[in-house]
Amino acid sequence: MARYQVGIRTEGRILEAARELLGELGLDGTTLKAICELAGVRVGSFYNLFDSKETVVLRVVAEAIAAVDPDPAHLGTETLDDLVEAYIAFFTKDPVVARIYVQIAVSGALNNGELHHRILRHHEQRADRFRAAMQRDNPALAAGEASDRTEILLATLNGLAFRAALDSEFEFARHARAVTS
Amino acid sequence: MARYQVGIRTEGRILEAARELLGELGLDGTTLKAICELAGVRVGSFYNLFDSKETVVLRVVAEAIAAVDPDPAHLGTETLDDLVEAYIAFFTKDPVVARIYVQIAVSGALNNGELHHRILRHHEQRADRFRAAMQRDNPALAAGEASDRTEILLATLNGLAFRAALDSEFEFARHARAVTS
DNA sequence: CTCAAATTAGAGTGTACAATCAAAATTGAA
DNA sequence: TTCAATTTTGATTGTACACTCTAATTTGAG
Repeated sequence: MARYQVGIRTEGRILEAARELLGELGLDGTTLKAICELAGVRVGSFYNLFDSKETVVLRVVAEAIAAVDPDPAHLGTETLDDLVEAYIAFFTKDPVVARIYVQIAVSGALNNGELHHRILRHHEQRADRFRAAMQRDNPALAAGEASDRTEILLATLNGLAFRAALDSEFEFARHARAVTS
Repeated sequence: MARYQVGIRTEGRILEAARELLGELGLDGTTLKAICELAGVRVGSFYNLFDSKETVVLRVVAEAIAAVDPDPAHLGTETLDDLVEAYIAFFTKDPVVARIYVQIAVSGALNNGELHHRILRHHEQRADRFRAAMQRDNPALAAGEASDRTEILLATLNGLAFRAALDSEFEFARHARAVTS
């Protein structure tokens, strides 16, 4: 299990290559072969470090989401606005990766049970943070009501993101901010 | 171009087979071979009637959408509630086909220019109908304001549908109706 | 320096899939 | 009945792809 430095560096190059290609060509356009070529690695080396193409894609997406987290340490101090802005940042900074997230969620959910659970859990964790922030902002809010409002807020944000994926001219950020005010 | 009866019947059988398999197995699970087998047709016959697999899938989705249209004749009498209920009906009646629509929209948009335009146009047409109904309900509403509200309403509905695709337990209809009231 | 463990190479496997094509069969209008 | 147009057949093609396997090489702890 003790990693060698060279292996860790190779892993980094593969992740970097995957990040670049996914952001440029999307999920379907990014082949394993292309990732390996850009990373300067043979296919066998890839599979020594990653279980599958899916693994590396999920890593890239997860890191993109983590990169805009307003409260990485989970101190519980974030406001609802912080969370909404983080959401906007994720979809604005790298729309192609954001679309890949949606793509995986939609197509993977029926076919791949394990992936389905990961994505559902991710949604629930995000919903929990939104709900908690909402109740910090407004302590009088009943739990069920906060829960319902959270689902609707998240649905609207997801829907706006979907809309922005369809048309790059769409003013995603303006509409998203309009929802919370 | 004059069609023979037998060809029209074959086309019907292929569409029926595609509808059944897509609703049961989803987009990826439905192969051309399986469609042909269920329809009792050889692959060559399929390609005599349809240009591609994509063509038949889009036909199935389009017909599912048309089936719940509250105003198929375009009389312009539908209310906003009618439209929302039609949206709910589409996603409730055949969730797998509904998910396929989302799947095509998300994955097809970047890769396939023609498909992208079709989906964007479909969204815009729907948005127009929502906006018109909204202004019939409330004639005092300014055009820009109605436009913005429409985008947000549609985004919320799309997001809720996406959420429902992730978790079949999710009370899609209840949340959707809560948005308009 | 040694050597077991980690890493790399790269040819090879499998395979599921959409789509093509030319020839045979059938349809149905006139 | 005729026959051109339509439909059917099914073997075939192409091919893009993720992933495997074994042997050679490199690493770095002791």
